[in-house]
Amino acid sequence: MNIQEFAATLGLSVSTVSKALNGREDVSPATRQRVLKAAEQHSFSPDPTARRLRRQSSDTVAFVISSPQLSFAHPFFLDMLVGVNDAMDAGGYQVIIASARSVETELDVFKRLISKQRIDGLLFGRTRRHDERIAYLLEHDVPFVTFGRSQTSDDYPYVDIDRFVVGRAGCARFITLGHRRIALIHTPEYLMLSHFEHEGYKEALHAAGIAYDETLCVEAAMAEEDGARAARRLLELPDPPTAIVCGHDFIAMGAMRAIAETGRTPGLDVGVIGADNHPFGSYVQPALTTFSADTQHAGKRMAEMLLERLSGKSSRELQEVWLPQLIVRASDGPHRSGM
Amino acid sequence: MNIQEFAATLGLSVSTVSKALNGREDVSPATRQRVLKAAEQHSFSPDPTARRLRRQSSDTVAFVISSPQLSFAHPFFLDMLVGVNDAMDAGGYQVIIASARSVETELDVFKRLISKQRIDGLLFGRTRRHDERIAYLLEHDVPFVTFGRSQTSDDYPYVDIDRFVVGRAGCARFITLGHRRIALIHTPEYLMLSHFEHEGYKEALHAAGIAYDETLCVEAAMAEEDGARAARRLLELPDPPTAIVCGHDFIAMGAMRAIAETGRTPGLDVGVIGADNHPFGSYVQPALTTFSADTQHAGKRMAEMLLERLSGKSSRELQEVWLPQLIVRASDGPHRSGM
DNA sequence: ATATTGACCGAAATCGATTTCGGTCCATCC
DNA sequence: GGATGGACCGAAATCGATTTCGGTCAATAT
Repeated sequence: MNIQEFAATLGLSVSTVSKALNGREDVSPATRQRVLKAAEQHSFSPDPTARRLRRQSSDTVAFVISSPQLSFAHPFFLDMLVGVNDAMDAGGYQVIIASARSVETELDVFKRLISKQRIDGLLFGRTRRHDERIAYLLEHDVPFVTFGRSQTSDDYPYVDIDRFVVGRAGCARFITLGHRRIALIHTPEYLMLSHFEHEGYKEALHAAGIAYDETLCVEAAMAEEDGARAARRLLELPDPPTAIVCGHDFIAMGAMRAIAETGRTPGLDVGVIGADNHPFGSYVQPALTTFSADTQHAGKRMAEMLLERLSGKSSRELQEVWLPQLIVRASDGPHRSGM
Repeated sequence: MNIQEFAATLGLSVSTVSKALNGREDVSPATRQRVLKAAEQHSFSPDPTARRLRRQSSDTVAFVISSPQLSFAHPFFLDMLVGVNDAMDAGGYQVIIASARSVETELDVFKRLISKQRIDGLLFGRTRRHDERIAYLLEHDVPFVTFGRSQTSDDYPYVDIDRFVVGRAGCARFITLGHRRIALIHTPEYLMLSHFEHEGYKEALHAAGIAYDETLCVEAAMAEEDGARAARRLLELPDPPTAIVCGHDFIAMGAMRAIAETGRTPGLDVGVIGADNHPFGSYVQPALTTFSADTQHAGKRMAEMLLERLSGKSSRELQEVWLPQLIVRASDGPHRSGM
């Protein structure tokens, strides 16, 4: 049933029906009611494709899933997606997903999305210090919202969780517990969040008057195995750390395993703090102290922001940095030869 | 740039350009090459919306995420989605996602998707013994592929992982280890997989000549807390089980916790086997014995099947039941007073 | 030399909506 | 009673493609 047939059953012209359906002027309240009611009864709704063609808008935004091989590192990613979808749905948009196999081909995915799919907006995360995706989108004037900031620009909308606080508060917690030799295993350098972790960590050391030792800072991908490897390097140092701040819970779990392998007890001989409150955290031994991250809510907020952006709001008004909360469990044990 | 302008730059008519672009007859190879090359250069591609309107196909399928609150129970769901998306993308389709907040409103989501969104096909999981979604889709002749079977019909395409084998092989494993009093915590009754778990379990008992005791079969949602609760009930029995087969790894982890709470040692005093090979499994103490489930691959296969279905292949040719493999770790310890 | 064939091209209809713009009709005012 | 205005409606253009169908032109056959 198309609008023509539908109009015919009502004895009205298509234009009147369309106007009634779209809440335009020029239709008497009585007629409008009649049309709305009939549409309900015959379960008629205008063909979205035709409407999109005429309106010249795709009513579609894309959610880009990067590096799928690491997706399990982000267990709430799906919830984030659901949050995004619900908010978009409410706004009359549909969400399509796009996946980028690797960092190299990622920009191509974006280009293809823009040029061939005609989408109205984009959502993505894992922002990088120098992020060519952001540069590209800004240049081509495509609305988007990211999960995370970037040094490439500060003139776009984002939701971010403050990793500076993770680095600083994590390190400060260990200082309070009497540690002096505190290491940092941060996420990969090219990611923006890595930068913040590093800076926050330095800040805490500085505030406590502890000299920064760059041999205590190593990088690891957000995976258990990589975390373990990085921790092993730290523990083999002549003067190994008594505490390790980790940029992600998986890194922290790997670190705990590496610590146990050397005969030391995680959370007792060597303290560990993670980040992102991965559900695993409360199952491992000792339970992992970490920082909260409401990814689910972030997704919803990102979608809302994109909606606002699409209706003309400026980027600068759409930037939020959320404060993570320390979740104290058991892995950040006191320094043994404490003060 | 639309096809009209593009055709003008080439000095050709729009129809010729369209034919060249779509690989139709009636265009000389030379002309076709010229068009293709120019399209590449000017990065012209036909507007998908207009094309869809004309072709009367949405080129869109929906992936339904049910009960998002439980999504973490399925950590590979996102990989499944990525698998689906990649296969669909290769076939020229876009994947939109839809989420159903609750079981009650789920059918409405489906109805809305069909009547208002004009999608070409659907993908979903968590099939139920009596599944009105399947009945509805069959009745309305909408192509779809599910993850899981149903008693509602057997005339539709699906990928399933054989839970009968989970129930039987899990139970049989414990029998081999000398257990005689083996319990089953199955997934919620209304889910189809629950039925198979139960039947497989019974089959193993029967084969070993052990009487079926229904007090040893309890239900639990796919969550740690529910698993713990169910296990507590079993352990409080006058003659408690010495082994528990669980329908899901989360249930198994909860069961292990409940066992430990009673002072018993999981995997020693009471054996536990899970299902679905959740990554948590190798981290918990003792490491969980479970069954494999390649959800990622399943997603890809489901998408391929939907593509085949859309191009006319019959449902009966598109039904696959995959065999899960037992992954032996430590939680299925031998019966203490074993033989 | 003419008819026939086949390759190739282009005008126009079509998909299903939205929107502009002009027209009808009734009520009101002078 | 006729002019004016406002409320309401409908014909037709439009969005950007695809596809049908008829037409042109050169090559070939007779």
